[in-house]
Amino acid sequence: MENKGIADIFTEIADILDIQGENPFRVRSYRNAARTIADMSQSVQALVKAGEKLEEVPGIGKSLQEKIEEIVSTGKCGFLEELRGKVPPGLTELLKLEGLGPKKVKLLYDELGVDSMDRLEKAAQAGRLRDLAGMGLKTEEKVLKSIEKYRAGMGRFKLSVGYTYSRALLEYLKDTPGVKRLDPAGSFRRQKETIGDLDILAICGKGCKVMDRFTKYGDVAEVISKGETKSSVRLKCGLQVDVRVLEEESYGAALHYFTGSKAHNIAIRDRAKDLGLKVSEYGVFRAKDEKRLSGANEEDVFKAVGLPFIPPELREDWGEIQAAEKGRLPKLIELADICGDLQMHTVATDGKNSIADMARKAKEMGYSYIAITDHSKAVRVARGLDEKGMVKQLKEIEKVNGQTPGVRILKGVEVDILADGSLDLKDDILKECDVVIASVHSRFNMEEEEMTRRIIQALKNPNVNILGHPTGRLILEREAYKVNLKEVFQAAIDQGVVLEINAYPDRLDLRDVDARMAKEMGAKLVISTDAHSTLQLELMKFGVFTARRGWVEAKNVINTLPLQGLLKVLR
DNA sequence: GCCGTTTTCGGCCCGACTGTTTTCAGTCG
Repeated sequence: MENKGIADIFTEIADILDIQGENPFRVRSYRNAARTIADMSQSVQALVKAGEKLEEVPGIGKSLQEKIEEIVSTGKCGFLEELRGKVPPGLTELLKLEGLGPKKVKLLYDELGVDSMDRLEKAAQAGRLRDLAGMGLKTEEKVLKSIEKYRAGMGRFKLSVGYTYSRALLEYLKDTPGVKRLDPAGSFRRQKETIGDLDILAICGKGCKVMDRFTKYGDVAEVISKGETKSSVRLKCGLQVDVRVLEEESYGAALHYFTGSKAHNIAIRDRAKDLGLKVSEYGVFRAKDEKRLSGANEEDVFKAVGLPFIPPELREDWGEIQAAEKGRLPKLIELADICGDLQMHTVATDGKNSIADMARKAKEMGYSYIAITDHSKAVRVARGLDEKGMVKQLKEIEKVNGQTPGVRILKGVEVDILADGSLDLKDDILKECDVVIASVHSRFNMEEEEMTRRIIQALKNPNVNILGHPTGRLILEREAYKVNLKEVFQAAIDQGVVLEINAYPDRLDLRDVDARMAKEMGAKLVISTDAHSTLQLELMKFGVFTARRGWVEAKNVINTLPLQGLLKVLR
């Protein structure tokens, strides 16, 4: 079973226990474990089968370890089966509705026999919710709205989508008289690959009408709540946006708090407690007499708990607090470290611009090199190049090279890894290239072993420099193919092949956690945009964000090297 | 259910908003 499957089992257990009114901390243990497992780069199943103890993973103790072993060996969890016998199957789904939690779901079931989304809808339409204790007309309306929204399937949004909406909204809010400062927080500030909502923090002068202006924003579909310090709206695209107004003296504490992650915050507060402090979004206080110690700056919050500043991208409780404590935080890579881009496509296949256009744009961006890497023939939809087309393409690159002084255009190709692990172009043409990226674009549904063998076979070709988008996933659209990344990474290290972090916002592949594992194993990385137009060369930042979330430093990434150093690495 | 260089028991982050109440429980982040 995949990590996701194990995580889903624990989430369902948590949901049922929650509805049953179990100890909330017990419920949280299951939820924490589900999240931890879903976020892990390595396959839990493989770890267990290799006899490794998961009890060392924070949040997984004896009981959960046993359940994981049971799930891995039998594919089932006896405890969950038992719980399912006690609660109708449709109940946990109701928890997904906005505004409905375990207490209300239980009440609805006990009093009205509501055990599914459809029955809840009928009960609400029949006006039977309003007579229940603690519910009224508004609850009824809200439930109906929530069902509608749930069915419309509004979920998470790609980070790049968040960028578009946040930029426009911040521009709009900035013009409100009295607004002194605005900052996005939340998963957006942590540069997570997807965001669930957008959090914006503000400092305002007296009488500032920022909430009025916010809730009247033209793109607002619905005002969810409106208060003096907190308001929420849903935009027409479905994205929820929260604005919070804060005092200057507590702004740093709030920025820290609302940046999260939740797990990071809990760990920080826990640490504060041990030091006799209390950390809230309003500041750092001495526990015994509530005396304010700091809060205006984020740095001071960390300082108060004895830590250096931790960059937002690292705040996931993935070991950053322990690393900070020991002074071992990584010196994260920055966009300015990038010297060139090693994957892009041109009009020769499915790109929109010419080689010369790409080179000019690269110069504008301050790069000293690019690699032109059009598709090989197996990618029919892109009109991929065969050997003959490649000869022509390489000549064209040579011709254009030198026309943009300061930017060296490297000869490259993104060659397909065929089903048997062989490459889509003959070795004598690959030999002519400076950069050969090998990628999988077909037959995604292989079994893990076969896919792992296929990719490793390709890496053994001495002409291959880079493994392109190593997992093939498309965010929110297509799962990664099944592959043992640890084995692939080791093969890449052995063969001197560089692993790509594809910066294209739909891919971000390797993922953050995978990039971290690769780095820790000692692999070399490259961050490339996979641009299909000049404009898309600017997507590099999303790859850098992903690398940062994976604890990656400039020295781990080959396209931070100047041209000569890069050529040496490429051999 | 997890966790521990003050603890193997007794803790476990904390505050805003809503809707229903008339002081608060539930939900959310």
